[in-house]
Amino acid sequence: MTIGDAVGTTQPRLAQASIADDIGLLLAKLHAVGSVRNNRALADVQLRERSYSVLRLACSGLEPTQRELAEFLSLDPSQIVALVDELERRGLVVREQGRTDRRQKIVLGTPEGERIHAQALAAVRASERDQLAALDDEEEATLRALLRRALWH
Amino acid sequence: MTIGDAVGTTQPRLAQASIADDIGLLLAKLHAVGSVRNNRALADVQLRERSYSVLRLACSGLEPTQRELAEFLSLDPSQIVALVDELERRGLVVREQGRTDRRQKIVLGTPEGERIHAQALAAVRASERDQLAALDDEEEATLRALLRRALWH
DNA sequence: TATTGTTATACTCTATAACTATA
DNA sequence: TATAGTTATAGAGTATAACAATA
Repeated sequence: MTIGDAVGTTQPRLAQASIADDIGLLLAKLHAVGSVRNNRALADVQLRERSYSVLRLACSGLEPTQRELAEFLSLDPSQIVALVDELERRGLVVREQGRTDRRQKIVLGTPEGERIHAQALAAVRASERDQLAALDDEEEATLRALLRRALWH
Repeated sequence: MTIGDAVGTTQPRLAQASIADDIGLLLAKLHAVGSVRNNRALADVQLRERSYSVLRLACSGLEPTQRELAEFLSLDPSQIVALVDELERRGLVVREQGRTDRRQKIVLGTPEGERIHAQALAAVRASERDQLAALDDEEEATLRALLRRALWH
């Protein structure tokens, strides 16, 4: 058995516990379940949640440096190295020297990277719609807005 | 450097990317940042987020079986074994044989467990208030409700 | 035959420190 | 002196399979 098997879980007995009001636990659970869903959805394009998010930003047009990727994704810079290494090895991104600071490396999607990115994005979107099936469009937008505000106040 | 250093992060340049609308990434980031906060808050009582959540349910009065803990916390039953082992070793919980099914083990908080639990709960509450400082009471309640509905529809 | 708890193992993710090259 | 990227390593979290006791 594994987390994935709990993806379709409905109201268990313990959900009545006051613990179910712990924001931290709600986030942990929703994230855990969502990760499994996303990773499954991304398996087709041989990506995982983390490599996907790096590719996503590399293909955003914002020309992120590795440092910015680390900060934005809440990952350590050393982890970004490994993720970019893998994407680069697969020909999905390239490292370019920073325009003004030669220490920086900008991570950019290649045409092949863009192609995989488009597929991955569609898969993740479907996965999210699935996960939030219980919420209508307005509620989903509210959730998104609240999460954003909690992060970047 | 580590995730923790991003705890106080405000509006980075990349937040404008459409990626910042990915519910999955918002959850991953908020959970990552929240985990660091919670684990720091729990360090005083020598707990981590996961052992805390097991102790929390053991002290809930709901008399959960290990199987129920696994399902509710989205963890594998084999992981629950290790977490309960540690809490039991520290004298914070005990395993009792199930009332009707002798295969089951019910996890219950001891008096000492209740004491530590009360401390831990207060620490986590403070940590959450901190993390969601940008939201007012009503917004926080809305967030809580939406997360709950997304999980147990 | 199926389920609960358990043990074991491999893999992914996270934390930390030290190094290099530029600034 | 500080910062961006890199390497290395240890610890925490996750995935999977197999087993004994009980249903």
